[in-house]
Amino acid sequence: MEIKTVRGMKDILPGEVARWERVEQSARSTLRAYGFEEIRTPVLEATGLFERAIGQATDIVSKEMYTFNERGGASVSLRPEATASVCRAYVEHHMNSEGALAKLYLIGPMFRTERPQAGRQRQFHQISAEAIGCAHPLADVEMITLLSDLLIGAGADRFTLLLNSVGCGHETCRARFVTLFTQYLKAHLPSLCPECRGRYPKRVWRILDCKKEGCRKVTRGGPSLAEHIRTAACDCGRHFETVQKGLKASGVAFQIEPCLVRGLDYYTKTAFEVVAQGLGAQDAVAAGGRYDGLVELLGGPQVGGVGMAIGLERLMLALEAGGKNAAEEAKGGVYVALLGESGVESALHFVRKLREGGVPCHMAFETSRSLKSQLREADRLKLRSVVMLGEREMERQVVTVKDLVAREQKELPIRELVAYLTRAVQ
RNA sequence: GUGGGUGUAGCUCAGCCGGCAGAGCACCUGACUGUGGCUCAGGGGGCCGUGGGUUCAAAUCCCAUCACCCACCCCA
Repeated sequence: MEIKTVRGMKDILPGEVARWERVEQSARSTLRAYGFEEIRTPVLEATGLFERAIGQATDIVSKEMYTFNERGGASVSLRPEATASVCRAYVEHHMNSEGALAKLYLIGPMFRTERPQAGRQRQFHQISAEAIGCAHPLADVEMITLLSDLLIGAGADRFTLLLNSVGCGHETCRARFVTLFTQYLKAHLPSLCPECRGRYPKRVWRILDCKKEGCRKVTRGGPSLAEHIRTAACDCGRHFETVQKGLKASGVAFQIEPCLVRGLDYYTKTAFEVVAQGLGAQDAVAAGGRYDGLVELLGGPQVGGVGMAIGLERLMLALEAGGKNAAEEAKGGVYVALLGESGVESALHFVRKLREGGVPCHMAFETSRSLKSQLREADRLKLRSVVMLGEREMERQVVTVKDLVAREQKELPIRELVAYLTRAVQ
């Protein structure tokens, strides 16, 4: 029986890697421009980290993590997202003592045991950025602007930025809303969909973003989250105002989505999500928000933080849907065709020299193959030049160099070959 | 976890009222001795997802199972 990739895992094949590299390179340069530095944390963390940070009641922690026991018995999990790990590292390495806001980014795989579907895999990749150590709304503005520039830099254009505030735990803010909302829903439970009725006792406010018309009708008639945040005694209302003004000043388009709610418990105040067109059901390409309180929860200082993550597979899908698949560039490079054994040693020598000079080289190993098939292979590899080396050439210490594009060929002394081809590439 | 769809050549798929396993693309070889793309001719390649059942006979009908896809859910 053939062994295949594990369910939900996917190979990224050579033909696609070029696109991944382009996106990653563009992202790194944008992140550098915003003053972010890369951090690489382990893929494996203590299970308790995610239970505490993301929340035990969330779907991610309660049923989507790859969790197992180490030999000693300690429970560990593959990370389902990046923020918890980065905050853990921030605390563990006392990054707050460096004074400045810690601006960190991480590119890597995340793991969730969900049922795979379009735009959803069990191992997927994110670019995530975190600004830890500051509660100021302009940090939110910078984070969202960064996100927008990352997407534009990757070549995405048809996307929509949804923005909301989810308030904070202050008694006059989200906490009060949740209490009132719960009371209100109690009377309307029969009108809700079965899923929402299931959500009712534990995660009431996820009912807010249910897409079913019946549920929306009910929630519209209830207390307003936005209104509570606006009038709360904490600074959530002003914070949200400043974020919106800052985004306008930065020239970042957004759309207020009053029902936007995040699935991770640590979010406070600003929450945002980017949806792209043409992606099917899993259309959220990026998302993020503020998480004041998370660092403290992990045993660190009382500092604010804000972050976001881009789903790379989904971004690739969005680029494809937008026809942004740049045609693969014509390769340069040289194919060394051998006619008989006599030229092998000479070929080995100059192939090494060519590669030293940065010229991509392919060499035929099977000298018994017909020249025809060797040329066909060179053509298929989209190489520019073919160096032919056989008895005839060896006798006179020359090589035949054929230009596949110009369809011309000429003879050169072997000594001049490396210099000639190195020049041709530049 | 729930529902629907699909599993046949390397790829995309046809064949499915049971009767010898097919096409296009790709690959290999050849068309005056050592010259690519185009054309033409030939060729290799299949446990018809897996296991069971019905039948003289199963890719085809029935049951089970697995995988993939899509949607719900969830989320990036």
